[in-house]
Amino acid sequence: MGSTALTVSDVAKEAGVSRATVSYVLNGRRDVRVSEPTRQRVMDTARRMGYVGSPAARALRSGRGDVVLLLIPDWEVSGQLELLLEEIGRLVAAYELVCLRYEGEHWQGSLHKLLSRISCACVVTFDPLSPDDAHALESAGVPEVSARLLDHPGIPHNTTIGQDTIVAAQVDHLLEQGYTRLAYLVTEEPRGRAFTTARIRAFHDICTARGVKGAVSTTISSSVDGISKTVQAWFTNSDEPLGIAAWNDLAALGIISAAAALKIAVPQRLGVVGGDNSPVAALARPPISSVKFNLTSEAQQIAARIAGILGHDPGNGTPAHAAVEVIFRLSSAGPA
Amino acid sequence: MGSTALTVSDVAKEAGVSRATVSYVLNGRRDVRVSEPTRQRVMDTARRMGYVGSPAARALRSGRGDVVLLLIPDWEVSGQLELLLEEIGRLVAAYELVCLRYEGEHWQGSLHKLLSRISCACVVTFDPLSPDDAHALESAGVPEVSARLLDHPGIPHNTTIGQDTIVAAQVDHLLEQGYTRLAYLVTEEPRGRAFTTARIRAFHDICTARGVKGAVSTTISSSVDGISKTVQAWFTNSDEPLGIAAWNDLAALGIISAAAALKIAVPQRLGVVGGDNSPVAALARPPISSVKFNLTSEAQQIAARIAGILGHDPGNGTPAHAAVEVIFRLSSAGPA
DNA sequence: CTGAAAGCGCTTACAG
DNA sequence: CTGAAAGCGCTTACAG
Repeated sequence: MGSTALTVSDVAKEAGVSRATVSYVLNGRRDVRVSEPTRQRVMDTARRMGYVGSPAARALRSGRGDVVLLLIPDWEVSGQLELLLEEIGRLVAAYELVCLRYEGEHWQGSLHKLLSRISCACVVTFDPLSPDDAHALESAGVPEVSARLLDHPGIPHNTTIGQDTIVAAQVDHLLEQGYTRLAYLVTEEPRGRAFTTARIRAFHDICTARGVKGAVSTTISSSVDGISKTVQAWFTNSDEPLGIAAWNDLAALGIISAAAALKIAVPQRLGVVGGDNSPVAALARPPISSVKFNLTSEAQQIAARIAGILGHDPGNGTPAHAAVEVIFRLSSAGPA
Repeated sequence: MGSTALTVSDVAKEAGVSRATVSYVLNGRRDVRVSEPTRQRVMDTARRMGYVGSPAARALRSGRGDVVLLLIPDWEVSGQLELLLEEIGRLVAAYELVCLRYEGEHWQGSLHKLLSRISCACVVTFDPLSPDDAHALESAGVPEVSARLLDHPGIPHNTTIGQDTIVAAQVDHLLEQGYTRLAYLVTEEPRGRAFTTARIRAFHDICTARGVKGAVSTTISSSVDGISKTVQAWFTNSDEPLGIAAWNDLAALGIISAAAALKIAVPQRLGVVGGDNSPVAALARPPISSVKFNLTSEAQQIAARIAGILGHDPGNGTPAHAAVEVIFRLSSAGPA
């Protein structure tokens, strides 16, 4: 109260040096020679006085903010995606950058407004931008790092983990476990439609590639009733054991519940593998096999691209790790 | 490429007005008289040229940023909390503010660094700040809006939904359904320890207040095995129907799985009510009763406090709605 | 309404 | 190393 925020001038005066020196020291500019005692004195004085630099002035002068803005699409940010985002934040912190998220609601189509309110170093997108938004970004002179997890018409994904990789892991797992009849089940998810259609397409492509006959897929509302009807339908024409790849672990849970209601034995007559290795998987009965991603390497690559675009040294290349792994649990133990 | 970002001067020149006028129009200052035709011309020109104001310059000049920074503690942001945060963002947008989140990793203890990188209008906290962080905030002259969902030693929660409210809803529901023997089960959650201990305390307080004898509680690791052992123990001394309030729906799912393994009938011998009305609840078998919060009213109150602290009109008072509601499903249908 | 001007707090080239 | 200075782009009093 009463005291306005301190400026470099205040610190300079207190430490008995020039404003320039304060700026050099606080920005850790090793290309400017400042004696060690002076350096220490400035640092100590700034800390003692509780000096907090003005980000606005800094950004205005340097022509660029220090915020990496993550533009989260209208997805559900759960488990794995959350970890990815956190890891990116951790990594870019090394460059004195701060990772902030804009989430929810439709920033889409009004990126212009957003950019006029927050000065950022760059923006990270997970979907292609609308023409308006792309234009706003260019007008504002803010660079974009795109981390597309999905394939879009004419624009392939540019991350290591594609939807096809995930589905392939599910399909191969079910085949290895001995299920020869396969299905893919998607529960409607307004926020994730883009993912689900990509996965259904991938499922059929992969089944074709593996020579699996009669692979089926359905998209239904997320309720046990709906899932029951679908599962029942899949067992009317054939009694051969069925392996179902579910779009996420929640859908897999629904399948297990439906199977119990229909008295279809899991995993003997029905095998299930989930999609996102969520905590649900381990707590269901039977526990649900699921797919786990290696997000660390994904995050490293995105962070490296952020660093690169901002003129930093992106660091040495990362060993690209196996990206996708099936966590085996009872639900897909194979036909009797 | 090549073209630097436009400034107010460019727009003023193109529209044939002064820089001041551009600023007045673009900021919608109704206290300055600008003729409607001029207003329109400026707006159109700015839009056509793709002008994006510099947030840094704006913040520097006005002494305050337009970002409401949500400092998310190291919690799991799932379902309900996510909705709360989104709603806050939606509401403050009316004041030309942008809601951004800083999540994950430990900003805690280094708020100083964060504040020197992003200029914000205010900060929203969900936990009491450490002395260092509180000091940094004060030094930077950034106001704080605290939305404490939890009680802390000497610092009560200041949101409408307390942990005791949630637990009371669970307990009362189980009693109404006819369960006279009650238990509370928490699965270990490193990120949510603060919540879980608050709820256990609340559970015992409420049971005492309701005259429930022999209420028990346990905290165990999140696995079906662990939960099984606990549930089994609860049935060794008594065969009276037991109502269990679970700390979240995931724990409730584990309880149901454990009950099935132990051949304890749900809801006849064991009733379960979850804690966060997550999608899991409806997909389990039996479906799980759970607790739903009214986040809209919560968000409205937080947004009003943000508006107030920033000198805006907080809008007219909101009807404080019933905050907590039990969604009834089969898992707590009552003893046979 | 206009136009010229001040000033927010910083970084950075520049002459000593 | 210092000290004086410029200038980032904006908002806002101020005199016309």
